[in-house]
Amino acid sequence: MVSRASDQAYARIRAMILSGELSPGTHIREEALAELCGVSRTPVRDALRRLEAELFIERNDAQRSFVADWSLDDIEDAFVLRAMLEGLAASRAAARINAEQLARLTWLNAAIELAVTASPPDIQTFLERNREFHAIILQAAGSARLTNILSRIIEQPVVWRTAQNYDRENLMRSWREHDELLSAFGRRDSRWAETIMAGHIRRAYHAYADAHRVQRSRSDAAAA
Amino acid sequence: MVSRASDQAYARIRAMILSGELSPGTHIREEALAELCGVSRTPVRDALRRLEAELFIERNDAQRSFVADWSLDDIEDAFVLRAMLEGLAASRAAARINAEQLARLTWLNAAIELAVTASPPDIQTFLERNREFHAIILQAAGSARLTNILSRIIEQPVVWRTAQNYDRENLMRSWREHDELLSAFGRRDSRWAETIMAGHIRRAYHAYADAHRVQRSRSDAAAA
DNA sequence: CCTCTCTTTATTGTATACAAATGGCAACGG
DNA sequence: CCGTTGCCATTTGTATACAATAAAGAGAGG
Repeated sequence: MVSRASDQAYARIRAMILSGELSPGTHIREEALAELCGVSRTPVRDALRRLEAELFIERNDAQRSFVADWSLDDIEDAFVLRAMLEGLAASRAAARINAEQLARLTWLNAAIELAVTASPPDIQTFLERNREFHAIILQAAGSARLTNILSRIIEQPVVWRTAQNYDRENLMRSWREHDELLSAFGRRDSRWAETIMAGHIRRAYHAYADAHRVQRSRSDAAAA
Repeated sequence: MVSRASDQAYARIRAMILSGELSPGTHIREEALAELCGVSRTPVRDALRRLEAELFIERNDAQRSFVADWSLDDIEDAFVLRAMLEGLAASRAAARINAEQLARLTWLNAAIELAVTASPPDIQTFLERNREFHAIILQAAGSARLTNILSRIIEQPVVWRTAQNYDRENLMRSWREHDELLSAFGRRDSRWAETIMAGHIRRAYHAYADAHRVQRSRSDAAAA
């Protein structure tokens, strides 16, 4: 049985959090969401548990749910963890990747090149291909635990929004770093793959942090 | 509201998995567990979702639940992840730990020394103190994300069972490694703390793997 | 005027009934 | 004899009603 209602509620609530429609700290009431999604509280509760496990939602002592509020420190933590874990994934992938997966990665990065060199850059395509690129590496790493754990970090709201703020320079660097990863995979060089990936994620963190600072100074200026 | 029924179901099912009463691969039916716990299916479903998020339980395409079956490779993955993440935690803790936490760690390791030098060694006390020791380091690391992620790995069935197989030599080494960690914390040496912790976990892996091999060869001999 | 407590209200937890979907089995046809 | 198809039993998903608990507010006492 593919749970329609609970998946629907999950996707809907998640989208509302990602889009900012539900802002951090907002108190979440099950019944309100149930009406909003057109389902009963049961599947909504189900969705909330999943979102809680994925750190989209936090609960206080009295079991009340709130949209998780990520401090800048929390965000850096997430990136540090992601750098470590995706580095590990890349390392394992280098030793295990097969020809088909390598070909797919090569194709994907070619598509990414097209997207980032277009004018204006095609961010949407970049995001999709980039996502699949990383997913295939994770698949090639062949560790269910790693996949499970990483899925909890990769899709966090803040991480997700990062690429929205990429300028062309960052997009190009992403593409080149992917290309270097392909070289490391081709040579089955685990250490090289690991360090490239760790740096790749770390750069993404700085891209986010820079964009975040710009946004803050803008809003501070507007408030003054 | 402290959810009695769902917490109770969670604790009960988890205990059954840890004790081996529910063996890996076993198909889990919600209603059977509900009767067993004396509650309705609703809190059982809740508990199953939590256990699924913590990798105690897996679900197939048709949403059927099974007790997770950990291969030796999976187990090594878990230890590798744990070594990385607890290493990170130790590194952060070294920079942030306060006097009170350090004192508590010192006291705990003294208790551990007593437990491991007793004849016979007091495994139960060792487990409890060891658990708190690691918990305090995690707390001192001060990263909610790290805590969240690590809690999913530390309490896995296999990892939990490891210490049951420790011989006195391994228990003593655990104690000494803890002591070295205290030195690193006292000097606020992040790098040192990280490497000690990573080695500490890695040694625990080998202790497990050795015990596992012995068990397997025993059962193989019995089968022959 | 403040505070403490009791009552009221809002929100979450649990049970139960029913709907939907899956897996197995049997009967039919090739 | 094997494969396929459709039905039935089993299991999970959803809705709703009710119970339990925490938050909020009103009233009395200091």
